Amino acid sequence: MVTIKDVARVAGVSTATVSRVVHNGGQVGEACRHRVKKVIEELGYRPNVNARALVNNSSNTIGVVTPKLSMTFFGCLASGAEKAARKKGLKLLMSNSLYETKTELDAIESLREHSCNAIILHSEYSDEKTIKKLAENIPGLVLINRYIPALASRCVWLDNLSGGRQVAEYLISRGHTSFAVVTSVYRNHDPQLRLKGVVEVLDAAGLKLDPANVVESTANMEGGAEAVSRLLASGAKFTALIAYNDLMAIGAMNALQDAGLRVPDDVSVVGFDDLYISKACRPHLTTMAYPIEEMAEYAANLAITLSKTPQEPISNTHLFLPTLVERDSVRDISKS
Amino acid sequence: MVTIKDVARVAGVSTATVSRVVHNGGQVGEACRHRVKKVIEELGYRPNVNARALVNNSSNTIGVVTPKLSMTFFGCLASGAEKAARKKGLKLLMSNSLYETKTELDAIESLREHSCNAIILHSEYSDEKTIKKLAENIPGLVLINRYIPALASRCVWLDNLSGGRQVAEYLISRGHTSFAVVTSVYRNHDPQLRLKGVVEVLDAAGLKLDPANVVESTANMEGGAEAVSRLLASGAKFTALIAYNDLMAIGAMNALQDAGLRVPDDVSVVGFDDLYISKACRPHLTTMAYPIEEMAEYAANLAITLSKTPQEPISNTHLFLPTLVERDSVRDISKS
DNA sequence: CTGTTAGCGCTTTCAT
DNA sequence: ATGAAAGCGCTAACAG
Repeated sequence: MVTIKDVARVAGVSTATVSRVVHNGGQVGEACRHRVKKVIEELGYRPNVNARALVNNSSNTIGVVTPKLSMTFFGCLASGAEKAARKKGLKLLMSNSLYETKTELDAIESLREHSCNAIILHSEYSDEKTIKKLAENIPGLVLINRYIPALASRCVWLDNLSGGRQVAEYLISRGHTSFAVVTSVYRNHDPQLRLKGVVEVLDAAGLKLDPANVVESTANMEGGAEAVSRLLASGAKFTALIAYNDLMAIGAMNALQDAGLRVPDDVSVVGFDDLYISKACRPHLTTMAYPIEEMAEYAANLAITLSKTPQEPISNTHLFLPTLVERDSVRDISKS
Repeated sequence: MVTIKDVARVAGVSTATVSRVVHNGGQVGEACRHRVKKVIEELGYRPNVNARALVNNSSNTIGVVTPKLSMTFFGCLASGAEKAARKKGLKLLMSNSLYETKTELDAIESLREHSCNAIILHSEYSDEKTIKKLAENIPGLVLINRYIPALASRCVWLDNLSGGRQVAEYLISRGHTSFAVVTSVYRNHDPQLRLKGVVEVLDAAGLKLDPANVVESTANMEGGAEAVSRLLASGAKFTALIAYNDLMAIGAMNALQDAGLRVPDDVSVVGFDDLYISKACRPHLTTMAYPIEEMAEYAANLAITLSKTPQEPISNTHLFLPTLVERDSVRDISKS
């Protein structure tokens, strides 16, 4: 391994000078700088990251904590963060929290031990107090997909309320008047907000959402299917079904179709996220696009910035909007 | 930050002793060890990873290089590796290679600079010579999903030939005699091997695979659909379609159905991988399960072992077998 | 069994 | 503009 000493020796300068050249410090003579650069090139010198990390107490990595990397949504999140990291010459340190507070906290602590000053956290289960305390000690901690007012300027999140509203508005514009909602049991606020958006719009339109038509289950295909079978068993009537996310929507469509109902002819279905999978099902799913990859890239940049220059908790936050992607799972019944 | 010196001072011992205690070295008196442990506890001392990495020239991380983390298959790979890493108290360093040799090489070099001694590489595009050279310099480099004879003991791979054979045997057992294959343009050997397995079995059964019925495209839904439209346009006849992977299979099913063909009534379809998505499409996809998560966990452990005790290139390798998962996309026409 | 000490490779004052 | 030198926190001989 070629070290800074080797370069210094060969170039006939001190290690301090080499260090200055490497860092593009202005305090080096032109001739000297040129010579050192050439030697660095010739010897193929690369600074040792660990030595740097030790001195600077910062490791050129950005940490990402998500529940489960094998889920497409989190894979996309990680990819977005990785893109930002690569552009800045940093590397990604990944941890699964497995939906558990303890694992999540362990992961963060471990990340800090690795001198990872910028951290992106997707936390669904830890309570606000815990997170706030964490945030106090880690200037480069950024939350993604979660909004905590006291940490507003460090939250990169989605306008779920608007998402719910858009879905409802769209469905109404397509002539639908009777709805069912398949929502998630997550303890975070996303499902509630999306539902709230739906209800607001329905209310404003003088439409009613029967509470019996709102069913909770786990946020995956199995949960979506299970929710629909309960809905069907209860004899609920509806022409449009709003699902918490794509996975639930697809599970719901499967259950609907298994029950002999046609989508969208008998029931229209709308999802949320716009995962790749929404083009796999039949009919292709109409859904709200969640720009998670872009948001993660943004969050990574924010985390890096904050880790370098901790700011006063200013009041602006970082809000993204979901957008509707029309495919084939919604029927226009306004003209029939 | 509390350092080893703080602990030493408070416990009234030298840093060396603390270090010994931390490492559970046997050379410490019971009373002393106990006292030190208590102080460590009280002060909340955690060894500095970077200082360690600098001294040992090894950072408690394991590197993973895959083409694109946002694809489910690679997300699962990463999750498997992360599981193994977590069990050993290590962290995951992730890089996307974006299907480019240059990015891939950069990623590996960068990983090495981070003193990442164990590396899992999923490489499709780099040539064998490049990889062999890399492997010479990195004892802890393990290849996943690629077999290079000279590196046999460091390859964790799947028996694609067997996969192809199993698919063909299954289809034949269901009465199929006319086939089409939708394969991938990947430059690695997987598609060729799977195809070879299919052909071998068909040959042995006295069945013929018309070369015109073998179509290449990109390994995603779009590619699968595109391949099928070419197939259909050429007037090819077949009752069973074998796809390179689940994504192509689903794209193919979509194209088939769009052309008015029913799956599996008119055409049976088999995929490969058994991604979560294969339960999203209708009909649910019959496919070969690729135990990628398990393989990645295995690969991670292997990489860690090798990085510690580099071994002679022994002749045994690490081969996994795909298994058939029957769902609804294949029709049994043997009794009709 | 325990302490002393010399680094690991790099950054950063402080001199010159 | 450049160099000397003091660490960053930890480990691993080497003494005792």
